[in-house]
Parts: sequence; structure tokens; C-alpha cells
Amino acid sequence: MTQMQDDPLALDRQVCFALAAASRSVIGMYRPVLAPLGLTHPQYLVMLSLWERSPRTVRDIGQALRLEPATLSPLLKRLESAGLLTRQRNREDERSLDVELTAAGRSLRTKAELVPAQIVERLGMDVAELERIRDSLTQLLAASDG
Amino acid sequence: MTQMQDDPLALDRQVCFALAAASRSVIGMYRPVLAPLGLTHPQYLVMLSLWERSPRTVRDIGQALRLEPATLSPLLKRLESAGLLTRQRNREDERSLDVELTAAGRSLRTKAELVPAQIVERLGMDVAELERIRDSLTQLLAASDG
DNA sequence: CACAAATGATTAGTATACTAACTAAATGAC
DNA sequence: GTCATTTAGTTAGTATACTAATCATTTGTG
Repeated sequence: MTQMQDDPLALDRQVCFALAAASRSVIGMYRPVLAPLGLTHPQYLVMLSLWERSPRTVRDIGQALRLEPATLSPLLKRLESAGLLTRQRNREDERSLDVELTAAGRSLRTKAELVPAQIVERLGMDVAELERIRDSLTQLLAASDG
Repeated sequence: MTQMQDDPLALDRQVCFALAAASRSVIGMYRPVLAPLGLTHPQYLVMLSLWERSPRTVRDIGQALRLEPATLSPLLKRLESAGLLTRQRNREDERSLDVELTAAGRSLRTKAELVPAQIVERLGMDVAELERIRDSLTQLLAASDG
């Protein structure tokens, strides 16, 4: 009944605000969980992409994570400094950079396998509900990404 | 059937990835829409909070937007430089900083009122579906924010 | 009332994340 | 076969966003 709820500009009505705030908040939950692995959340996502396939090019990782190469470039250098991956030019196409896990990078996976369950537990939400939300977000991503 | 879909670390299974990617992608849609107003997306959210109530303290805005004062401080200075608001110490409590819209800040609202419809149109999604997603995200925010 | 504790904002330092501009390498048109 | 075009990454510049440390003011305790 208040004017606020009818107002299209009311903060609490904005999908973009709910999205931005939830994203920051959930990523914030990962911080203490990922700290023992020496990873930030974006770095964790890069590692997930490499555990699925390695080596991959910067372009390929960027397409998987929807990140610009300009964002990935320094991020990958930090992971290289941490000893988790190597970066070297592709022999067949010198423009491409192959990013490949090191032994340390591969073995970090064991610790990472414990992460998802810890997050779900801290969230205290139903897994089925979380999967529903994930699917809605994937749909939203497709609509905005076109 | 592939091992990937059973893998708890598969990128496409992560709520956090869907959340981060959708957030960046949707915020990216706002960029061309907000550019004519001279606002970034976080600045737009600050303006939404001030159109609801002005003046407000930095603390108060931070609680509404779930942003740290350290994030808001430089952001508010930019909006002050843009002439959209003023910043001055509260008379009754000199620790607090009152943030108040200027005439230019108030009048920008007219242009901003056209923003939500433009985004919905570009997304091409059902408004009811978007509201469902927003409510799920609000729920997720509450679970992660505790 | 003096002084420790708490509160509100700022500053410093690190890490994303974007666009735009640039470099180097490969492709394609003629 | 040469040269314009395209493609892959990097660099520069700006704006978030966080934690930790700091500063100033206010509150609360004895």
C-alpha cells in the first residue's frame, strides 16, 4: 500500500539488486572456505574449468567463465605465481596461450572436492531449491548474454 | 551419463558460477542504458536508495545496499563530483556523514524511471518469471547474509 | 569526570572486471 | 605472394569491492 511498493524504482523490487547483493554475499561465504586452498572465488572458478580440461587456451577459459581476456590475463599470472598452472604459447598458433595444470594444481582438487558441501551446509538451504535457483540463473544468463 | 554431470565440481553445476556470471551479465546490460544518465550500476543503486530517502548516512546506505563503508566512500565522492549529491557531517553526531541529493540528483529520477522497462524489454523475459527469480535471490541473500 | 570501548567514516592494499588501445601472429583477398 | 583483415593476448585506465588499519567522535563505566 505504501508508495514504495508501487514504485518501479524501489530498491527491493529490482532484480539487478537482488542479483548483485546475492552474488556478493554468496561469494563472500566462499572466502573463509577457499582461504585454506589459497584461492579467491574467481581463481576457484578458473581451477574448476581446468580440472574439467587441461590444457586450455585463455580464450576457451574465458568463454567457459564468461570473462574477458583482459580480466583473465592477470588472474592467470597470479595462479602461475602460486605454482598451480603454467602458461605457454601454443606451438601451432603462436597467438594462443596454453594454460595447463601443474602437479600441484591437479592435486589441489582433492581439497576442493570438500568445498561444495561446506557451502551448502553453511547456507542451510535445500539442495533441490538451490538447483532450481541455479537453473533459473542459467536461464537469466542466456537471456542477458545473447 | 558423462562423468562431468556426476562431478560435484563440474562448473555447470555450481550455483556460485551461475550467480556470478548472471550478475555480471545482467549488470552489463545496464551499462548502455545507464551511460546516458552518467551512472555505473553501483552508482545507480546508490541513487535508488537516495530517491527512497534523503538525506541518509553512509552507514544507512551501506545497510540497504549490503556494501561496506570502504566501498561506498569513494563511490559517493564520485557522485558528489558529478553534482548529484552532497556529503556533510551530521550536526548531532559528527562521526556520521549525511548524504543528500542535490536538485540535479533529484531530477535525474525522471530519466531513471525509464530504465527498468528498457532492461525487461532487452531481457525479453516474462515479468512474473523475473519476479520469481528476484524472490529466490532475496531468499538466497537472507541465507548467506545471516 | 576520566578513560576504555564502541561506532562511523576514511585510507591503504589487493584482486576483480570492464572498455579501449596495442602488439603479434595467422588468414584471406587479389 | 603481398598486404589488409581478423584473431589472441596484453597493457592502460577506471571503477568496484573486500579486509585491515587508522582517525575522530561518542558512549558507557567506575
